Amino acid sequence: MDEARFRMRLSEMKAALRDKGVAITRKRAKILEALLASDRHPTASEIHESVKAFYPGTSLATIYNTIDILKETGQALEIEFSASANRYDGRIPVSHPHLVCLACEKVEDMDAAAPNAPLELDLVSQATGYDIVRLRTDYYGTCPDCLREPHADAANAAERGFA
Amino acid sequence: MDEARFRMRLSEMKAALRDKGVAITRKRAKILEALLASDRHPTASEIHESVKAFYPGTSLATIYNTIDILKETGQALEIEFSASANRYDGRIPVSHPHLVCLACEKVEDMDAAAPNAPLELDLVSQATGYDIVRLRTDYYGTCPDCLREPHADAANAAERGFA
DNA sequence: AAGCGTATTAGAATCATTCTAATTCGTTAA
DNA sequence: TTAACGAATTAGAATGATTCTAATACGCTT
Repeated sequence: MDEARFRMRLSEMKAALRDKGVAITRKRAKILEALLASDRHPTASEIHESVKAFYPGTSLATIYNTIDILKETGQALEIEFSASANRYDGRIPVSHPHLVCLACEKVEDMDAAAPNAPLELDLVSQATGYDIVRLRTDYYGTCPDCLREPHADAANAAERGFA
Repeated sequence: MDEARFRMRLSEMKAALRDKGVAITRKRAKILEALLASDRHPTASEIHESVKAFYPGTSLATIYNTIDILKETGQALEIEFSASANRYDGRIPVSHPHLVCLACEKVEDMDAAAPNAPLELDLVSQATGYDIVRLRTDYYGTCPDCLREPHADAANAAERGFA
């Protein structure tokens, strides 16, 4: 990413925060810069280290706080490796697409007869030089049940036994 | 899943374990059944509850232990929601495919000019009745660097600064 | 310079997962 | 049947990321 694009994205991010009435403090500005400067998809902890080089007293809570705002405003993408508990599938033990309901947290298998298959693993291997062994495809959204009952949430989903 | 298929999968799983020299104890058998009986992609904790109904003294550690073996033998698919730390992307804040190296744990953006685009969100919405808002596509494997240096692992990847 | 609302803090709490070291179980061989 | 060995299992501690909490500090606006 060249300098010009970097500054452009930085302005965009700041504007988006301002639109939400969020103050751009010096620490927050450094957090945005740390996030943009790295092409490594940094962890919260890595951003924290980076910001601490400038503002030693910075707390991890501040990093998470700012990241949350960025997520809410669509200015950062979270690549989740740590959310809730893992799920297991013994019926179809090979990788296949899943539908994840963000409201009730259920996970369904997607019908295998999907319109377009995702890239073949070998194609991606060839294109990238990686030895690809697995593909994860998850579609996130709201399931028909939760669309019908708008107040359904993770709590009463548990009551219903993760129907 | 009908009774016949259920028993067939169960036999397959047991055979796979035996091939590895792993004993099929009564508790382990119940774990396999709990995993197969549920179409809900159960969590470790849900399997634990289920098994405890038959063997009250069962420890969670036993569930994880058996799940590990099933993963190793390719008999269960883990849908990860909790692994290592989350990563953040401020440069391309909309969903796009990632390449995840299992050896050094780096996460790269995949070139957008990929041969086949995955299913459009609307197509999946129409087909499933979900309101789909996001797609996650991750290719897991070994990156070219780690393929070259077979001893590279997460530990020295950290040394190299997650190159 | 006072007052007010937001930002920030340290540390505690949470929760899934992994680790550990001791115990128990099951099987095989005498 | 019993001795002995290795694998399975256990309870609880440890780990690590994330979230929560309640108190303090900061930065504006007047």
